[in-house]
Amino acid sequence: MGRIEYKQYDRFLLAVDCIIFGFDGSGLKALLVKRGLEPEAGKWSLMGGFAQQNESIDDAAARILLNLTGLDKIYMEQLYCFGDLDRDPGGRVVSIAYFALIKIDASDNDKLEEHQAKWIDLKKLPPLVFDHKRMIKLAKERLQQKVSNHPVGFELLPNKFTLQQLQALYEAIFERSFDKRNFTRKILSLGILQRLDEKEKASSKKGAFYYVFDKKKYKQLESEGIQMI
Amino acid sequence: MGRIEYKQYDRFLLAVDCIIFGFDGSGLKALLVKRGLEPEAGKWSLMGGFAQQNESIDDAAARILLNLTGLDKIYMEQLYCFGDLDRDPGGRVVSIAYFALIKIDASDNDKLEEHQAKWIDLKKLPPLVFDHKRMIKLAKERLQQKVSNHPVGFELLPNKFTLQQLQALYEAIFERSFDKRNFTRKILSLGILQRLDEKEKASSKKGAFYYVFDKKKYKQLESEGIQMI
DNA sequence: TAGATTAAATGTTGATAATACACTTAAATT
DNA sequence: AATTTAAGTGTATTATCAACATTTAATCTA
Repeated sequence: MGRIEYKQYDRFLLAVDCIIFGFDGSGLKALLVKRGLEPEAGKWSLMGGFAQQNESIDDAAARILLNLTGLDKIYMEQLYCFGDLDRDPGGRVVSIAYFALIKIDASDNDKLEEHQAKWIDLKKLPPLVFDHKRMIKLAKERLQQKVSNHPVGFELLPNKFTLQQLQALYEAIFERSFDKRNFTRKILSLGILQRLDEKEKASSKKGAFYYVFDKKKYKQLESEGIQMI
Repeated sequence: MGRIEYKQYDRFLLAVDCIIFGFDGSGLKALLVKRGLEPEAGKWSLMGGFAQQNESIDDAAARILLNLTGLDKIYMEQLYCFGDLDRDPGGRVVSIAYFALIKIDASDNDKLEEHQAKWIDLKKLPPLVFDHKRMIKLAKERLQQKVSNHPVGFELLPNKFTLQQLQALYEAIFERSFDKRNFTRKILSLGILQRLDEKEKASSKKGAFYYVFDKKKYKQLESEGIQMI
């Protein structure tokens, strides 16, 4: 056997682009960078890079995310492969997009500055290079679908969070409001949240209980499928 | 500008593999071929091929499907990009999988024979090359998701079909049975089926009415989203 | 320390959708 | 005319979703 076949076929540059989502309590944000490479250097862009022969595509995505944020073991999912002929004016590049969910204040600020990266509200996106706006749009739709059936929203929140923070997150993701009573009832009925004896006191006198996500309980439900919203 | 950048990065072979679904009235089938290329030549495989520089990835998928079946303008959707290091023992090949839905008796039989292609029931899959079984598994899950929210199941049926054929299709896709009364009521309530004045008489004395899918009515509903099942 | 303030926490009702379940009907065959 | 075959159809129950406002805990202040 061995790697001797396929000599005569065309070869492609493979880019990996990352849609990195974060949540700051109000709006849903994407982490964007100033592109460092010609063409279009200096313009707003998703964080990306070229895949290498010695790594899987998943590993390339993880490498690129680590490179920007200093984070590993992050929730990441392949989104789509963009393969139009003219999507990159710099050459024929097929791009595989991934989306990641991170806690917005967890990343390494020095690294962010290195890449001139900024968290930008999805509702206020600047012009972006290539087809990156389309990628973000698709990623947001996929995120909506995902959080409907899987409790991945927790990846965007601090380890302990209040029900109002959770609701604000869902409202940001779906760009609609939810009834507080119905939302609370539904989320708690899943049995995957654990209430702590500790309260968040900054934003009210009464204080709101913190909750944590109970991974054990979720694992039990995961196989059956779960209806979050 | 121009295509002068990116010289120093690694380049990849890009394969496109097609999961082609069909339905023969009982089981859900996939169209498999005997692989023509080393390594693993002669083994069962999805239909695939290498992408070319002068075509988009979508076009490559359409070309490969046309090449096998003689069909174009087929329902096709990108499934996933498989990029593990060792997925193909013949070399580093990244594969972009597409799934297609076709009417099982519409394809060109000469072409099928050329590729030694066969429709094989998903429940009786033979060993397949590389990661093709995983691809089919993922495609089936995606198909289930898809037909839940979009009336693409019609792509797998003849232009006119009975309610029982439609139900049998859904039962094959979901590997479960549905209550005939509930199923009929739900499907008809969507208002996207038109009953013809013609009956299918082969399988019963009373005969079952033929229906056609009403694309106009569906277009109206499409934006709102539609709950098929 | 009593009253005011702030946001958190909580229940009920009506509407809609999902499920479970079995008999009647149309048309051909004998 | 009686039989056969699968098609076609209705209802009652349960579960889920959606709409809606008051009470409570804790702090602040006069």
